[in-house]
Amino acid sequence: MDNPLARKLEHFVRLSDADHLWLAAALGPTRTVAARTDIVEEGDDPTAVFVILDGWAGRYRQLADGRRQIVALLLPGDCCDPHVFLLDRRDHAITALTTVTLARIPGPAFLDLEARSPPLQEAFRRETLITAAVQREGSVSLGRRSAIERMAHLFCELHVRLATVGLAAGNTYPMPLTQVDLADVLGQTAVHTNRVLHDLRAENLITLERRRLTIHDPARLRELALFDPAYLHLTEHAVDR
Amino acid sequence: MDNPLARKLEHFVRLSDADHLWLAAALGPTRTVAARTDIVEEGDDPTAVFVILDGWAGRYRQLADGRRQIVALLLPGDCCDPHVFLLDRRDHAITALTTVTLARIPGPAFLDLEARSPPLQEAFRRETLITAAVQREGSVSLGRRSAIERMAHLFCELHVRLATVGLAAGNTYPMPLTQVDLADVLGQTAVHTNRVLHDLRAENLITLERRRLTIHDPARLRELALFDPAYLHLTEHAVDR
DNA sequence: AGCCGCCTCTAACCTGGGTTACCCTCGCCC
DNA sequence: GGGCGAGGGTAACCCAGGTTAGAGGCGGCT
Repeated sequence: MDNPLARKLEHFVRLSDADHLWLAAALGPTRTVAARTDIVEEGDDPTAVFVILDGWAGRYRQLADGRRQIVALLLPGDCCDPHVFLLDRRDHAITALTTVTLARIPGPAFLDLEARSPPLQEAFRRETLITAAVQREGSVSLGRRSAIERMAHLFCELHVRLATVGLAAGNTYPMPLTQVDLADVLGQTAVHTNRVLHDLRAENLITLERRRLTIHDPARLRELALFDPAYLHLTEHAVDR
Repeated sequence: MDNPLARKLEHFVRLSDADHLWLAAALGPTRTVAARTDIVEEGDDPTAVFVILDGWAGRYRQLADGRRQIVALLLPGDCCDPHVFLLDRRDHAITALTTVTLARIPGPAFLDLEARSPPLQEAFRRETLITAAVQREGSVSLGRRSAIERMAHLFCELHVRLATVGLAAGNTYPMPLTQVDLADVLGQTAVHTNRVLHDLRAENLITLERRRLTIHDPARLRELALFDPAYLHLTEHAVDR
């Protein structure tokens, strides 16, 4: 209902009132993490699931010489599965890009949830598949889109993803990333990120000020980005416009 | 026992003889797919799992203007989960890069397998997580590694992955990809792929002839690639040397 | 044998994006 | 108020990698 995870899942599968209640009940106490600090600590219970309730986080990996690549952005409603860390002991980290509020679903509660409600199970399965699809689309961007297409694509994707959790107001949404963060998502330097931002503004496609992004011409931005929202697999609303 | 999937899973978890038998029994009849044709057809049973027994395949996505990015390489022992296609109806495809032999585990048989054997369940879970880690590392390469580092990294990764299914002989292994395919994996042009290949040879790091790659100086290649095999999460052998 | 198509390899040229080195603004702290 | 640090914005220069255009090699087909 008022939590972004429920909102998102509702886009995949129709959930009953009972599902909403169970889901809300499964969420443990919330925790707040300051910007620029890592979220999942070593030794966290790997069977629990973290849910971002507010703020943006990033999954990233840093090379030995300092180069950083943000491999995924985690927005409100996104889950991160610390059991990745069972395996991936320190092969990557998740950092809070803004102040982040998160809840935790303990492992048993999560299994119980899935066992109790087939729709919820289905919804979580879709969640997982879509996360993977977003990841693949990121590889396509990094490998085959130019800098400006890449940024345009990211802005289109964020628009859709934020809209599904009710965080976009028409064609405008919060964009709390610094240009350095953005560069680390897009696989560019911060200088070039600034240039591309300049170009998008000059084309009158967007404005970005005081941490809010406005898309002036969604159709043209999508065309430039070669953006096809199919990979996000949303059912109805929010995909168009 | 002699199938590459069993070999790979054995690296994650110790499997009993019974596990091996069950696994072998679950594999349905094999199918052969010609090079350059798509593997998963529309309308395939989405609950089944395909296992590559021989040959190389690639998960790719093609942009409207023809640019192609191969997002993952599927080697013998790798699984592909056509239930991705439940969601991702035609947002990407899997193609045989060589002639491919594959087996199919029907959905119910797969569930049965996991229910019957906790080690197998654990092994498949790891398989999934590692696949995701490989994907992330690919993004790091595309975003933050230079062309030569990227190719070196790919060659190191393939070495480890093929070794775990017994397809590398010391420092040499089959490399059936054309330079065009390689370019589509690495997010470059074929011309540049050729140049980089030239440079790696000139540095005396590798030879590649008649579809076999030999790594002459694994330590130096890894250093150049900033390759850290941690993300592949293999337990013993095959990682070092 | 001769042709054709796919693949490798190379050279010449050009450009997108990296590098370096600044300045400016704004918010925070003393 | 003044100092300081983080972030945004630019300019000048340069190089990694894209583009275009061909030249050989090799295997399969007729």
